[in-house]
Amino acid sequence: MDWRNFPSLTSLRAFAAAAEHKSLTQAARSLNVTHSAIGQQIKSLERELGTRLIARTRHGITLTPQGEFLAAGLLDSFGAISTLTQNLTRAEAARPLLVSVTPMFASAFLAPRLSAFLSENPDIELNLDSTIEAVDLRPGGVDMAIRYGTGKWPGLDAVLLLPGCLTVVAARNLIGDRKFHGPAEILDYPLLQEHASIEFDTWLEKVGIRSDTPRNVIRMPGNMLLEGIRNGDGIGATVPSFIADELRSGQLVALFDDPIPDIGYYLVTLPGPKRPSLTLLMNWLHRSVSEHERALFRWPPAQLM
Amino acid sequence: MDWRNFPSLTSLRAFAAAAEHKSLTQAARSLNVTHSAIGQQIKSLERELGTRLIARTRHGITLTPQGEFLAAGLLDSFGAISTLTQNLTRAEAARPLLVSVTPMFASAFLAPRLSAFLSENPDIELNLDSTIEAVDLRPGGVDMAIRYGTGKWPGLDAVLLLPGCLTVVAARNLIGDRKFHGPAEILDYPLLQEHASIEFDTWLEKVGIRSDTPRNVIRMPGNMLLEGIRNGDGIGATVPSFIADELRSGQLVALFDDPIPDIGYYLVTLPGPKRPSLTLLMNWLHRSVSEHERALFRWPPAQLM
DNA sequence: ATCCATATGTTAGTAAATCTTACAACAAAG
DNA sequence: CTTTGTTGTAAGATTTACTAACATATGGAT
Repeated sequence: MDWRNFPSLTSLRAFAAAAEHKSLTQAARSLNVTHSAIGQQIKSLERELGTRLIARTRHGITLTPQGEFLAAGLLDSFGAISTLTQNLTRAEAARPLLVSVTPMFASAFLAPRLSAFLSENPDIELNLDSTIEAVDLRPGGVDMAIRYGTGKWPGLDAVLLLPGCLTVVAARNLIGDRKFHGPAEILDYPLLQEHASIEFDTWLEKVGIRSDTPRNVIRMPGNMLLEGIRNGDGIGATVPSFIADELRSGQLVALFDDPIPDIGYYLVTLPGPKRPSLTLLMNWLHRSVSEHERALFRWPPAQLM
Repeated sequence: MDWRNFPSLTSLRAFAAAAEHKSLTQAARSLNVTHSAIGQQIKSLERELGTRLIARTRHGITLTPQGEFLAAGLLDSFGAISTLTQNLTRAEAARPLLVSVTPMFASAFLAPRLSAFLSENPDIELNLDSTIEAVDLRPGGVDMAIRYGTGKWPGLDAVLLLPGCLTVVAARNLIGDRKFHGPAEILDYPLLQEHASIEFDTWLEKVGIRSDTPRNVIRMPGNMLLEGIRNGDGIGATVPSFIADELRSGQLVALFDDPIPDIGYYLVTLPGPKRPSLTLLMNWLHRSVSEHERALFRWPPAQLM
């Protein structure tokens, strides 16, 4: 397309509006400007095209044949653009929110609270995806993701939602009264680990346990991991927030943790504008987390052993 | 149409160009701006519509589904506008020049010279209208008119083309050696007057001859008037420029004239832009007149009797 | 007739949108 | 591993678009 020889689009729009209303004043009103602006734009368009488009009578205006020709086409085209953009924004508003959440966060935090959000906002369609880390945070894909990490993902906006370092936990009925004197001792028990997750392995290596040390690892989906830990199926790692009640009651015991600066669950989005429904969801999430944290504060969390 | 909720047209154009080229840089080139301008416009459009339209990769860009949707429609509509304006300007260039000329000017001045203009500009179609003063100088109608007067026509642009006051002339072979001592004496001869013209009458009344004074008026089309005067069919009134040769040779005699400030033949146009072919014609007319006047200057015109 | 409400026209000055400049970061190609 | 080509960003300049205020003309109402 030859974009260089385009007449000023503002002038074209002003003329189209004037032609539609057969009046500069009304066109000005419909464009939220003064009649003077319209008059000047049309004059400049006439200069640009080299032909008169309107005959200025003292009461409204009439179009010249050239003006009629131009106006008919312009109203068509501008109309098409108008419905086009309206359709786009309407479709965007109606499109379900695509949210990717780690399985553990989904089951431990979201599942018990989500129905509240959905009943508060019955017109929002939510499409939850809780496969592990297979997120597609490219424009036009997922609207938002909740990920565990330190918040440093290049090209993405991340705000800390729920801070907390990975903590090694065991059920009291699994370990009895045993006192642990070093990380190596946990290998005496089965290790519960999420499918495709390596964070536990990384930690074991970090605290000096060689990767070829024999261990009994039981892998399961993240949404079942907490249940497994509670049941005493083995020793697992999770974020204290998710098991605050059990730690307080003594049903679960925190053995070790792995403090990393800024670690926690982050709310990750693409930079750029957000749909209103997304903003609602994000605000609701933040509110939910702070309520949750206020609740924890009333009963300070259990100490590490 | 709802003009208020229109996204910025500049942004839409920038995005359409970017979508067309799949590159900000090339879009910028094709719009004669910098890549920065395109990037900012698209960002502002994304903000306005509340959705991402492009994914910025390091080598060109890709469109999101929303972007594809918008781009397809926009390219259509902008394309329609582009061909629309091109068709308009092309049709304007091709449309014949509509020129309205007084019959006398047409026959006395234009007819002998017009072929030169037409052969110099073979691509210009000229549509001469020489009915008397029934001109339609409204936009979209006649491009230009040549009128006799003082140049004061409200709402029209008038530039003096050929100055000259109305002069009463007779053929030598009509009046013989008779000397005239007052305007009343011309009533002894037939008066040649253009159809629908009242200027002669106005002058007679002005010089004190009552309108009920008996007279012998012969009316004829303006293009035949000069010929009638030359033939000695009667006394007529015309502009000296048209009969300079005959006055010099003595074939015609100037009896009286009617000096009025600014009187003459004017080139009258609508205010506003002019088509190139019209500008050509106007310039040619001015040149032709000055050549004609230079010729007169070499042989100073005859004195009034 | 005269006044009023309503049009458009014009100009100068202001506000806002738009663009450029100058930089940075990064990827693919040579 | 530099070079070239791409996008991103911020600040400032420039251009564009608009407003304000007044002028002029028309048609209808008083």
